[in-house]
Amino acid sequence: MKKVTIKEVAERANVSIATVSRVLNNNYPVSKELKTKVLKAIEELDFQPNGLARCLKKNTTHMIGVVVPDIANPFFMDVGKGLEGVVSKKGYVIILCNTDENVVKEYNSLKTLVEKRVDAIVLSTCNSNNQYINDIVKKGVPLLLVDRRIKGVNTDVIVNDNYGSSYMLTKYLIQNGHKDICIVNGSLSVSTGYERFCGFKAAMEEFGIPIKDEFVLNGNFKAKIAYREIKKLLKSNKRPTAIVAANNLMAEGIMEALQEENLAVPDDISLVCFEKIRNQRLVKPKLTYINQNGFLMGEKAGEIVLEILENKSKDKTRKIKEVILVSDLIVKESVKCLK
Amino acid sequence: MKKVTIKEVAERANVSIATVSRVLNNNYPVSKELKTKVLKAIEELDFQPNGLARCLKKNTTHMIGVVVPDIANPFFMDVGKGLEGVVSKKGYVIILCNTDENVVKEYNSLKTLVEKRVDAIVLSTCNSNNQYINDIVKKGVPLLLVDRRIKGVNTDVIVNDNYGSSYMLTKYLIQNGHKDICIVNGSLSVSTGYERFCGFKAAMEEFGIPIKDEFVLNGNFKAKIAYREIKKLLKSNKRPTAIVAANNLMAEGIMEALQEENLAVPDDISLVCFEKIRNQRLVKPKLTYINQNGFLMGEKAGEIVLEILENKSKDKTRKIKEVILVSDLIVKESVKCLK
DNA sequence: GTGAAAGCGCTAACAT
DNA sequence: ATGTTAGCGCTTTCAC
Repeated sequence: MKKVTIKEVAERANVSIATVSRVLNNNYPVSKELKTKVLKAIEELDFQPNGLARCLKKNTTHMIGVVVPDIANPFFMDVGKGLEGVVSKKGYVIILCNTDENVVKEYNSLKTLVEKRVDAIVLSTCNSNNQYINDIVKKGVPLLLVDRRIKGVNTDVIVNDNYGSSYMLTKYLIQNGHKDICIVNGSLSVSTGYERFCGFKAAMEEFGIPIKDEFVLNGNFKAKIAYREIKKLLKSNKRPTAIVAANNLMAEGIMEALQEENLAVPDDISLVCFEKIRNQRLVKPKLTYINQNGFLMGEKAGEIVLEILENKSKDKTRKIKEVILVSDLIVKESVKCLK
Repeated sequence: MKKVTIKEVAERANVSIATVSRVLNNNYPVSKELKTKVLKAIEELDFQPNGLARCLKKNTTHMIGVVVPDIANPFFMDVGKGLEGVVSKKGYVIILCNTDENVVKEYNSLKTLVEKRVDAIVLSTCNSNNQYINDIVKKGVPLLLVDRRIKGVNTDVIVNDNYGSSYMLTKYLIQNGHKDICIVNGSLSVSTGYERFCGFKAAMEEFGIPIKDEFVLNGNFKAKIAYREIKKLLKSNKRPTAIVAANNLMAEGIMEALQEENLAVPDDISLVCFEKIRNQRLVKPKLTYINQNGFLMGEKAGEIVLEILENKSKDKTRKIKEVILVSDLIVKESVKCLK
């Protein structure tokens, strides 16, 4: 990187570096005459201020770190887009980190972000250990949990009503006459996974339907694992009449497994899930699912982050916010009525 | 952000800040005794060095800017993943920017990246104007073009053989007896769009098949636009026997349009495209397509970037590299044989 | 092996 | 309105 600095601009324009800085930031009066001279010098030298030096001095980077478990998941992509839309208007940029549901990767990402001195962190954690997160919060880095909460952390959080929507989804199956329902869970150490399982159990219990151990599978939110688990289940002779996938990716894996086993949805087996699958409109049959509005979640997250950032100096005793978004059950054509 | 600095660590450990720095970087001899004292102080204060100051001093950020037209496109996601896998091993992190095929967004992203002093930029441009890119190159920021080339820019470039694969794809249709072939182009001011159209034309001409104007559509690489254009085409009475989509997203839009018009692929109309569509394995019918290996492209890009970065000081007169990857035609079930 | 001090490029208080 | 100057937090010569 060639180094044309503010100093050279100042020399060329025959002014002090302070004047150049003032022109650059446009926050102090500068005479028209000097201003044009400076701008001309900037133009001629193709000068671009060093953001690093600027940030170091100002102690703010206008960067927001976003850490999500899977950037390829349309849900998290929506969250990112919603967030970006809101904060970019205020001049913030986003550093997006992918953790692949991997705790170590998450740790490294967070560490890097803190070192880069991002102004805030938006995190959808795959961890159940709050140690490092608390360290960050203690350091005074604004941190917002999205989609996934974690115990023992005192920060703002914005999540979906996973328990309620899981209950609703399961109830829908039950009301369609299903009893042998299989659930493919996400990681139970992650709040969304746990809450969705709890909602499922609650509905089953309420209707007095026993949950069979062999119908409780774990897919860790990943298509491949869900695929494998369902394959394994189908190899045995136990076959459920319906499957609940605790997220979209696992639903995709499950569909593939069913397809390979020549089982039709919903004729042979019903399938419902959380969130939209990719290319939802082209995949047959269309799945009945819980519609999580990731975009809205991202926007809300952006608003909260901005609120924290803009009031940071003023108001040290801001109250923690907990936002719970309610999701809808979207009924399509993947559930067979058994009654 | 609370500020525990190297100075406080030094005070607590009763050493100079230079010693702390040496411990931190582990690049100069420090006695065991002092080292432990320093590490203890770092631990107790939960000190984390300020990356900004570090980068400012060292004049390197270990950040690589990646600018792509669509982060939601699995192809570019693969590129990003391949790249990340390679460069992260050398301690680089990636800043991912999305341009939505928007020239202004691309400009802003590039500007921000330069200001943030990224060590290198990997760009898949949606622009045909090389002005700003040349400005960046002139400043000495290593820049690598991926997937899309641009005239008049003297940088490394890594692309697919779009012309050749488009020719191959079109020829495949022709050999299956198709003559009324419609092409939905991407932006022709982008190299991939242009080259794919040229390959298409070459094949048609070679077999003496006239290209009908009404069968040359423009979808700007976007699903929605392709959807709209195909809908419009079908409303008229002209109907092609086959459609070539110049990328995956447009193929998705086209499938949706065909579906709505109750046209079956391939019975009523054949469809082929570039790149895999999302959830390719679940969408029926499986499309015949050109398999672009985004992951490999990303890895190659990472290697080139590292090569540039690691030889930067030594070798000022490095030769520009041009890598052309060859793609395969993957035959599935979306083309009807008319002979 | 260790410390003092200069300086990376910039901003902002302080002078004038 | 403009210039001078002291840092922001760190690395790295240069002395010792």
